[in-house]
Amino acid sequence: MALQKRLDYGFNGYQVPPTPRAARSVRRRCVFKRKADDQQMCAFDLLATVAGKLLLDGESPASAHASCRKEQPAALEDSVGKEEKDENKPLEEKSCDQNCYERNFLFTELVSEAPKPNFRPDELVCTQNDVISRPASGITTSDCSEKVGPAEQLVNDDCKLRLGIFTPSVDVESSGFRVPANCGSEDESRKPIKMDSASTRNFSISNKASLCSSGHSEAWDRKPSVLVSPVDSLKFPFCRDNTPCGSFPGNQDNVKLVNRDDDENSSECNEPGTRNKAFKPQPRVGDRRFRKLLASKHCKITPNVKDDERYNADTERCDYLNRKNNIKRQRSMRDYPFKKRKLYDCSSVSNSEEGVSSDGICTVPANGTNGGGLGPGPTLPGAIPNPTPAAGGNASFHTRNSQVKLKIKSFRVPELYIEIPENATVGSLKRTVLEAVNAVLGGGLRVGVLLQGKKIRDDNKTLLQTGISQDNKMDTLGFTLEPSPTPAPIRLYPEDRRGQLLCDSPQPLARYPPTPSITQNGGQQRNLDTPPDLPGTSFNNFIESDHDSAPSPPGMSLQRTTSESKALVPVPSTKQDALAVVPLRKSKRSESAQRRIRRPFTVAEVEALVQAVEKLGTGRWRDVKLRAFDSAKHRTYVDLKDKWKTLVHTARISPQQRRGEPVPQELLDRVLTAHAYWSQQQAKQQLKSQPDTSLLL
DNA sequence: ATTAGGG
DNA sequence: CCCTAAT
Repeated sequence: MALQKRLDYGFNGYQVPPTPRAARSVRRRCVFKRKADDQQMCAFDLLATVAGKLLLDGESPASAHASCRKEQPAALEDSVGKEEKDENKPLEEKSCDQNCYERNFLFTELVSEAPKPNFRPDELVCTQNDVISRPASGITTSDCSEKVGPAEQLVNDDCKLRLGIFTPSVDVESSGFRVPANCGSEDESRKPIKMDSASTRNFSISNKASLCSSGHSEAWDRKPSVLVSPVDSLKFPFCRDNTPCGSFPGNQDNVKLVNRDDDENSSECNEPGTRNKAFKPQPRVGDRRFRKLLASKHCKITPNVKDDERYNADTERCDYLNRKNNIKRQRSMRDYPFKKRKLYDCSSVSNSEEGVSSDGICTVPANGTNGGGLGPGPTLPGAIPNPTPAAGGNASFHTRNSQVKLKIKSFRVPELYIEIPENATVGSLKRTVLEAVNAVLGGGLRVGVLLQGKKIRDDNKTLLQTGISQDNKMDTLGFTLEPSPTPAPIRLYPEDRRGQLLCDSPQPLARYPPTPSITQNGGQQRNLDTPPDLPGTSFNNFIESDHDSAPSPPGMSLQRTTSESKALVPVPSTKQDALAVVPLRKSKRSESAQRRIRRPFTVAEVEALVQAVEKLGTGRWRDVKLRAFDSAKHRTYVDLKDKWKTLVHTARISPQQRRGEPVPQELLDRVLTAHAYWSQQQAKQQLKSQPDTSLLL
């Protein structure tokens, strides 16, 4: 038997750092658990949910905090820690790295870029000293030393959108994905998970179950799908195709009914064929790619630069660096989906003569008017619906109108699930995470703008018209990352059969929700052909509403390729997380069909099974299936047969030897009784036919 | 497609 | 749960 130990990683609401630190962030903010059960299935599913999240001033990045507190098991540390220390040592220099919240990002380069606002020759020293030391990158961290503030500040600043009226230019600053400093505490992050074993054990399962939920909800599915996670409970529920499901019934009760579907039926989530090459992450484009991009982009030119001297000085350096990295950059560009490249091109308008490779590389402080330790950053010309963009040249960014200056401090990635073999390398882990992020970010994102909770759909409106530029509304402006209208990217996904577009965020599941007894009506009077009704919306219904024009739940749907009429962003939600769910390709093994997710039988299921077998006997598993598990798509008759087998075994061993959720002894007794009875029946049958055969012989 | 059984 | 052989 092949032992397949795997690691399940769950990420909640972490923010992707701007650099190859994606992998590290995994370690930092993930809740992950290790399954000791050698039967554990592996799914290298990766759910990456990206939220374009711009919290308003004063809004507490609570979820980010919480997610950061998630601790990781020592297991990962064991396998990862070493390399982490070596390879990422620089990254642990928080003073120069993590705390560089002031580093700004072009929105279009969220994945890879950590441009440096102030690039000066003297910063080379810093580059070398600071442990980041990416030789060619030219990343400087001058502002690090000067702007490293208290972690609290950083966190508080996190996810904020700073908006103000500026004269010189439109300047959208995005510091990109990053990790709140106080969350990144190695000490803290390395703490082992403290979830109790039961809860831990259920974690991945429940998540997956819920993530790939389907319509048929079975009452007896409740129990195993237990997840207690205060953080998760804050999550906006999402279903397949990134479509936010809204609150599930009973949400408030902390009892989640997990809609489960068999993997095969959850086509949206799992269908292997539909998501494929188009979105296949490039092999061997690990964090290296990040570095390349870092190298190529580190120097941003802010069109509205006023300091010409400085600009020129920087330009020289940039020329060199640009040349040096031009090839790499171009190559990297190929790796980026069209959508992303398009954005690249947009941002390079200001420097068309240099083409994509330059795209405004040298970053010059935008007038240094960023307040409160929020450093200057690169501009993002195309990001603001400025109706009057002049053509070409830096001049294009100078308008006479009042300029709205925005700073997008980060976009949040609320959910990211990874399941990776235990023996996978850290590098592969990094790649996986990177791929997930790239898949999301590069897979055709677009930006949504929210103002006072309402999505602004009209791209032609001016900021003035929409009121964005009004001070009194600055607190209500938000951006979201949305899946591109183009269908391809996210839906297409590699050979992961289970793919598990882990489609919704893990619901807060009560650990031991009341398990409705299937035999509550008294033994076999219960019509097992009628599956227990599940309160709430069936997934089928949901699917339908997801496909037709019926009012869809708030949030985005990757299936929509069409109009914007479909709310792609959970606008009504206070927490305006726009999630993009992306499954990640698994390692090589993903070529072959993936092992199904393990879904332990609940007591209720066992009861149903026992009851059916009592009536039908063993050997009629198809009938058992139809009778008691007809609606449980994920339970095949083989599963039922297997379960019965294990039940018999369980019933025969001592309670101490039993694992998993304890099955009531009463049920086990019935198992033995039924098994004995039907074995006897079989024997009788054989005895009946035996004489004939012996006679024939 | 089912059933049975080993892994 | 997976895989396979045998129905």
